[in-house]
Amino acid sequence: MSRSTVCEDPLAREPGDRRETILDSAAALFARKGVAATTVRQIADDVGILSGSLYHHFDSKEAMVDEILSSFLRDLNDRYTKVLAQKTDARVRLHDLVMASLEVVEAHPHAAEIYQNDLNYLLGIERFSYLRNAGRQVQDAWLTVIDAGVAEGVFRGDLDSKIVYRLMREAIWLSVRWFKPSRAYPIAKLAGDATSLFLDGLTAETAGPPDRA
Amino acid sequence: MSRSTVCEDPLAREPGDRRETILDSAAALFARKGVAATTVRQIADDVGILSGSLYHHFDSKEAMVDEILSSFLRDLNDRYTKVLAQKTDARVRLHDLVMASLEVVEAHPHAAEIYQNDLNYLLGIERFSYLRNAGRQVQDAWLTVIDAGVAEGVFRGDLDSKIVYRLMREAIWLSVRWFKPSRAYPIAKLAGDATSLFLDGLTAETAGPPDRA
DNA sequence: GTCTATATGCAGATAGAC
DNA sequence: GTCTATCTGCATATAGAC
Repeated sequence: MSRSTVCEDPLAREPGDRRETILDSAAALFARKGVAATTVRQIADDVGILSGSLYHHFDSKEAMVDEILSSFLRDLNDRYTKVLAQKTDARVRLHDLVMASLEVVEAHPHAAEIYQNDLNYLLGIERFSYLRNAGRQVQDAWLTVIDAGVAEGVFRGDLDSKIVYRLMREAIWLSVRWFKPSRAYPIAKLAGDATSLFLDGLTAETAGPPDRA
Repeated sequence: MSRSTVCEDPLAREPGDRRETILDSAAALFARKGVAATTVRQIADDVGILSGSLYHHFDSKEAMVDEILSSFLRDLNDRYTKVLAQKTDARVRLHDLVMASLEVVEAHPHAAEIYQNDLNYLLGIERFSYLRNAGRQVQDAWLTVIDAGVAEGVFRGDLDSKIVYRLMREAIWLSVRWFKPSRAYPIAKLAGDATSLFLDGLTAETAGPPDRA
């Protein structure tokens, strides 16, 4: 539509990139201060334009939030679907679910934080009622894996699987608030450690056969 | 100061109760929609007065948030202190820390949710910079218990204790978003189940001593 | 695609009557 | 202790020039 039709310097940013630049600024601000507390002026300042100019690219502030969260949820859904398609051992699938979650969070850190912090607020806005569905799908994915594990006898059956799901998923997703992946401690290691904690527990295995600790 | 000096009908609410009523309404709204997105008019509506009248009781909206969070944090600090004073087995103390957390969350559900959701936003306001300290104290309490357990050989030493702390504490505190205690499933049971999951893991112990992995 | 200028509404907060 | 009335500022969003 309004995209330029001539080819610019190939080293310059492509057309359409401007939208992404704005969304990046907006997402960072939304994540840090909350959606309601972030003004379109702050977003414009961060980009380096005036607030009125934002409306050339987006219909409203809500529209920006919408795009940010939608792409996050699309990615999340894709990865969870792939994990569920694998019919492997429940322990492996649980680990894969943890890893997939951390990968999505790493790819969309701001969106993940917005989802964590502002979900209640957003659900009060009609436009975002679809978020309720997204939450249900996430829960279904985890419960499928947990319940399969219990059925196979691999997982304990004495705990309510919904409670187990909540405790594990929230712990993993909230890592976006404090975890910064590094060479020394990449997300794969966090996924391994978290899964190991959830599956085997914090208790030392000294007393057992040999000593694994 | 401004409290009435005569004794009213003993069945009526005591003087000073009006403040509490307002704080309750405010806390519920702050928790549900977020502090920034809640207006003083909504609070007044909920109480059944006009927004201007709120300022007879409180200096500002921030002052309300301040009182709500302060009493929550005071209670939290008290209970954590008591748990740390007990020099019992690390497993027991970890359970007690979980239980203390759930008790505070149960006693101040709205405040706990505000703290969870709006901490980033509030930390951007000078008045609330003291919240940073509160967070450090919580972390110290958990790390003390975890590290003591590792030192005693009761807990595994192969996981970073800060990571373990984050995963467990966030899972427990976030339960305020979904857990509603009932006769059938009171907080004591959640504390037990969560502690059991963290300490012993989700893996079934069907096979004997041999392969637990 | 950005700017200037501005419409419109609602936010937090205040002063003084009752 | 609440209400009436209102101040002040800033929010989102728009219209049209450049």
